[in-house]
Amino acid sequence: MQKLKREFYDRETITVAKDLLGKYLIRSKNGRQKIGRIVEVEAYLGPHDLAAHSARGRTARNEVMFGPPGRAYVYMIYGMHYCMNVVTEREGHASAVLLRALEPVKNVAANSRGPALLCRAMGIDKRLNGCDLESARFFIAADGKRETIDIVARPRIGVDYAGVWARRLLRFYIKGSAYVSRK
DNA sequence: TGCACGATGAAC
DNA sequence: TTCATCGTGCAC
Repeated sequence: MQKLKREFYDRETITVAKDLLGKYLIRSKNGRQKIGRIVEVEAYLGPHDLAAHSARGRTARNEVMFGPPGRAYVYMIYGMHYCMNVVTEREGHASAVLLRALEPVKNVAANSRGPALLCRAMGIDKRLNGCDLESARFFIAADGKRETIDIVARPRIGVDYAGVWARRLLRFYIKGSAYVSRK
């Protein structure tokens, strides 16, 4: 396993989103290492993307999105769930990739299909907001295999309010995976 | 200080 | 299709 470095995240958001498929989200908690394979993501391109949180300007909540790449942007949604993003591109660009589903690999609850279930399964909450993903206990890694992954592109989920941006094909998942949240 | 609403999930 | 549940953002 090779931990992804800052340069991985400091690239065009759609590229990073697709490249995150097949990578491993790793989180150490209570002395146990949890590992899940990323099988579904969504790209949020920046303030011009009306579905992105950064489209409404910089606020206390989305502050991390405006920071440097390679950090976790974790926020609470609907008063009871957490969602996790990875910040991409140069500082100030305010883009990110939402992690939507994992294939359980080690010490991960069976159901991690969906952004909130993913966070629950990995023990991710607001305390990890802003956490550098090059840290020892929370990071993303590649397994070094050079397999080709077939990628399916679909509209993002739950952003119907975003007009034409709701129809853009910015949700990506591994073709044939049984662990995606929706086909 | 009040209030409408959400990048969801589960139940019905 | 409905609802639980509360932090955020913005209107008064």
